[in-house]
Amino acid sequence: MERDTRQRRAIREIFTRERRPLSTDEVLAAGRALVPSLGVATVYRNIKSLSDEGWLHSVELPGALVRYERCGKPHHHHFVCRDCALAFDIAACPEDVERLAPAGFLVDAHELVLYGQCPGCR
Amino acid sequence: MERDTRQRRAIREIFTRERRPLSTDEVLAAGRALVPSLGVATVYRNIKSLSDEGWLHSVELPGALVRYERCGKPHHHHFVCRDCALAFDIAACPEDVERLAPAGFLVDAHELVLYGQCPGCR
DNA sequence: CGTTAAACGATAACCGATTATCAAGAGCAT
DNA sequence: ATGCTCTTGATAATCGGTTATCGTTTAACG
Repeated sequence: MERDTRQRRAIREIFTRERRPLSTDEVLAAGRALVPSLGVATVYRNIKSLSDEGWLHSVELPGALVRYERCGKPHHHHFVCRDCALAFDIAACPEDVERLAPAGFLVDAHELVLYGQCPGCR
Repeated sequence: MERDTRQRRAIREIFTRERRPLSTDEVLAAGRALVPSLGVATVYRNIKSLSDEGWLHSVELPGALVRYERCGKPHHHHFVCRDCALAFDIAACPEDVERLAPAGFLVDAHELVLYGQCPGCR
């Protein structure tokens, strides 16, 4: 088990090259540029096993289907372009967000998403 | 068209009473306390027409199904309890969030979600 | 190389959420 | 009250995403 196939190598390559959260569709499209015969099932299977290995993890953004990105990145947030719908990483973070919650609420994590137009779409 | 039915009155009542984003399931459950015969189709239909009227609007939170809340509330964010999974409104906002995006990105909106435990679950 | 089993890929099946169907029920105007 | 028509509710159909199936391909190792 756990073979080094062209398909799996292509998928890892894509996540290493693109440093943003990718949907299964994006992985499939980009993957076919490297391995034209790539099928959906293989994309799902590899994303699943790479997640189980702790190499990928899922990123949920409001109203969008799950995306995946490499594990190990430092704390960051995301920007979603209204035109091309791509998601980008945002390194900054509004600090002490925990204080925004009213008394009685215990905050252990937060998620910030910015919307607008990416450089490429302006 | 546009009749004042018990079902529609009940649904409006629920959104007015609970001041937080509700899923269709929550509306159905709470609605049945007022109109025991309430069915899913009616919930979906009324949520749709109340949205078209501009009385409700959808709230998308990461990894959760769509919720709805009354229109007209001032700018706010949400808190999601990890235990009971309910969503609550948070009045505060981390101001000038737009500045967090790198140069080249045009930000026109933002969404902040806090996670943790609500007062009732602690 | 040759063998063997894991991985692939096309597609069928599945799954949970939402929508459509249609007979029965009930606002509302007369 | 009566009738007309919109609304309801049970359930079948649909829909998009994900998973299972199974014959074929191919990585890995002797």
